[in-house]
Amino acid sequence: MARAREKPVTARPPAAGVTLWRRIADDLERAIAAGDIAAGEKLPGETEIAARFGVNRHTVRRAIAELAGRGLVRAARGSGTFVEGGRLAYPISARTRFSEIVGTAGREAGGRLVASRLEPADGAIARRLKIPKGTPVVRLDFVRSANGVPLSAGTTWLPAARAPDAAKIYEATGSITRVLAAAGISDYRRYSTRVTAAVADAIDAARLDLSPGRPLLVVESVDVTPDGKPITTSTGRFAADRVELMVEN
Amino acid sequence: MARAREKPVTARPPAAGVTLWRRIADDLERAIAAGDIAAGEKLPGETEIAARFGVNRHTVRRAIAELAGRGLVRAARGSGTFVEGGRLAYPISARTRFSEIVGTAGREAGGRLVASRLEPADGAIARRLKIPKGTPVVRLDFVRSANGVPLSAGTTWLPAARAPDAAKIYEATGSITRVLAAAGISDYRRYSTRVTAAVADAIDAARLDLSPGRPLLVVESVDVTPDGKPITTSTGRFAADRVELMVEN
DNA sequence: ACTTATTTGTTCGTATGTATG
DNA sequence: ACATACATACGAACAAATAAG
Repeated sequence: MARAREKPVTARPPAAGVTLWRRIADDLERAIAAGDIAAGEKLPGETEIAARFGVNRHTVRRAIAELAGRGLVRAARGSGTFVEGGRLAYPISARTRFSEIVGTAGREAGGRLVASRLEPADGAIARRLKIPKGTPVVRLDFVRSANGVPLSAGTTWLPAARAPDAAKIYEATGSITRVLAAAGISDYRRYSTRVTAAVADAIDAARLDLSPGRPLLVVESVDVTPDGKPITTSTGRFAADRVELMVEN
Repeated sequence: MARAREKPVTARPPAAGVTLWRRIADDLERAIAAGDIAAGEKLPGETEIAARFGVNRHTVRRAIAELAGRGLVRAARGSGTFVEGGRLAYPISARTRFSEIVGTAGREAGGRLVASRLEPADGAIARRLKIPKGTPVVRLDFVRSANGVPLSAGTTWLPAARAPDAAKIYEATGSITRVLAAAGISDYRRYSTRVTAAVADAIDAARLDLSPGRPLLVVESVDVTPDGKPITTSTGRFAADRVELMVEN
């Protein structure tokens, strides 16, 4: 029977055939959609929600897991569960710089270098950079974030001859722009951008702190010097729940 | 029970409600989309694929027939099955026209009007078209395809005052450009484009002929007259496996 | 620097309802 | 009617991260 409890606060019909956790998830979703809990705000604690609905904490967790799986909220151990904010508008233009874009949006840009190494350019990279296949290139793998929330995981390649110690400089400054500046390239611009989508696998999920199965924007870009010579190319996987690419014509 | 087999090599969840051949077709499609098998390359033999998945060759044939039907691969008796073209490159520019883009790629553009009706503009549409909320707008839902393969399912809105019988004209001509021409708008250009990603639900899957869970590109755009007045706005869901958006600066 | 309280995450166990063959 | 499998729901305890004093 299981319902010899005091009384749930939600005066709603039993809704036959709908599980408890589902009803709680719907209630929370409605509260979020209605703006009762604004973007960025913290949800009540699990125990509090459980008490309010008169259910076990596990049931609340199941409901929250559902919302988290859909990217509506994000749980952070030790601090709480937060409503995901609106997507960060990420303009794609000739002058596309990660840190500038994030900064303009009033958030703090972060970049963590995951790995770096020297490797010969494979066919695809060589074609993008217009260099002979096999030319040594520096490869930088990193995760970029705004206010500590990971936005994208990706790789940037640049010819090793241009910037032999790119990794070191990036680690010190946290900026690709600075790496290029140190290599004597004071300015550059976005030449081409190709966009597709994918679904996060376990690796993406771990890097971007989201659940597997969530959508990703896959962005492949080439940057050139002011006189049109390719200087870097990147492939990035963006959490689509957190970013929105914008093209203005 | 159906799983008294040895063990499929693909360690993927059962994906309830999806037939075996469909899953194999998706796996092959993904491998092709990811470039594991490049355009023009030959697929492994049917018997080899069957062995790898631990299924009967007939099941593989059914999967390949599906891909062939969608134009992704081409089977040639006696020599093998070959991958056709890759993703359709879809440039986003001031002059973005579906039929032109598909035509330039050497494929035949198709558009099927799924539904149309007159409705008051909600907040989001009103903002995009810069009209008062509640203004009557014509809403056209359609599925667009190339060589019979669905590429996108979406909706276009335009102020009813501009083109009262938009649906009729679209049905006759199959072109939004013609609809606008009939309304006295000889030219228009893309003003803004916003791109995010999503995961296909059952409805998307049915409309775009793909399986639920596959990635989609969600494109929201506004077109304006040459003097900058918003004239149409659209939201489209593109099968990311078949399309690649391109931005050139 | 340290402690304490709070909050989510994880792992046991138990019981029950439901669908399947 | 029965056995089995699975998802749901509850309970208790502890681990781990975070925030506050």
